[in-house]
Amino acid sequence: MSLRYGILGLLNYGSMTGYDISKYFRESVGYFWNAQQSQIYRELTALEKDGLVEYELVIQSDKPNKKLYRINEVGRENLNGWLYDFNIDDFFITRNALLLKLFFSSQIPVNRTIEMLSKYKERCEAAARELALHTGDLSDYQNLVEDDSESLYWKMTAARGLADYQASARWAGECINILRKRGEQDD
Amino acid sequence: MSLRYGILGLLNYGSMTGYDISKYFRESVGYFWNAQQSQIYRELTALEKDGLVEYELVIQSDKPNKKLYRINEVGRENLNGWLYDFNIDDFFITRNALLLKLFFSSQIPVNRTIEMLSKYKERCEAAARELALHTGDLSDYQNLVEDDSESLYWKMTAARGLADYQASARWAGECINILRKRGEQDD
DNA sequence: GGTCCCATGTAACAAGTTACATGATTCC
DNA sequence: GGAATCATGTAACTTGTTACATGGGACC
Repeated sequence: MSLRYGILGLLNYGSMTGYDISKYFRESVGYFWNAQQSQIYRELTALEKDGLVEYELVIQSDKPNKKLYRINEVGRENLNGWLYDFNIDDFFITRNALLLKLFFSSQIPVNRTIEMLSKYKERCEAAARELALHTGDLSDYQNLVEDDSESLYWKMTAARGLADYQASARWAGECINILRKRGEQDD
Repeated sequence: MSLRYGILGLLNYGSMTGYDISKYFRESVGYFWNAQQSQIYRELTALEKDGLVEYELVIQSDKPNKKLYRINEVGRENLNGWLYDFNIDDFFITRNALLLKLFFSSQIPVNRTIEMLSKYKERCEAAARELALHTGDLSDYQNLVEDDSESLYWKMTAARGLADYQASARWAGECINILRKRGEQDD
């Protein structure tokens, strides 16, 4: 159900095409929610059938025609309901493919796991640098409190992404150290 | 595909029933991979059809009969292949329902969001305490290097879980502080 | 000439969720 | 008497993934 509300949430900022939504998902929500383009078109069709959004067909000559979707009153109420209600358990449903692999990695050579963790660490550091450009940390309270509210919420999520990447990189580094010592021992 | 290998990985430690696998998923892998019981039975059937596992029907008088699954040579090779190959991109596919909700939360009263984050924080702290009982941190290198290798890998994943929960709780606390100040300002 | 951007979608399949169904035994 | 544990599964449905298909315009 989250995808549906992610789309509604974006449409609540302004009218968009499926293409736009797909782009926003990648660019702004991407580090905490992935959505396939085919999934978005499918969900838009469903949203329209359920009467939460409407669209206007925009004829273009230089570019392909497009459907400009906008949220309606019913959709807005639905979105608010979803924002208001929460079930804490939902927030703890996780799937971490790296941890699953690592959990069973005693079966393969240590060096291979070190290689995997090193690449993971690099990517985390790169992602952290990237995110840090767009957000600071949350310690500059004064500034944050005076921010307009949309960007405040945006910064909170970005700060979480940043903290995640940093913690991941640190953790990966520790694992690499341990595995290296283990490797030496085995020599 | 990860579920398939998660099951193979568990079976590689020893023969089990679908019921056992389901339990292990909840108890030991649960904080980084969720699996429904119905999903496990379905995948076991597929694994058997694909010739990666075999089972023995165990007749019991006091309890229901059971199928004791064991991994075979083909399954072991498959598992090793999966452990050995990795695609870093796969490790960055995330879905965080809390962040998605928070991202759009400028639409609802600040107090409601504070309430949500507070409950989230409590649960993170409880989960961290729980995990900390079973693992230390990774700084006790000497001990870790001398550990048997299965528990070493297990501890690395647990350490990551712990770091995650702690970072999450800290972050939630910062968000709550900011939102409280914002609330005062609005009075 | 090749790639990226814009913009739509469909089809087939894989994976995840929810609910139902059965039934004995053990523990409180 | 009621809940939990053991143990299997099916059915229906929703989500997520991968690949295919189309085609003009912009930019290098």
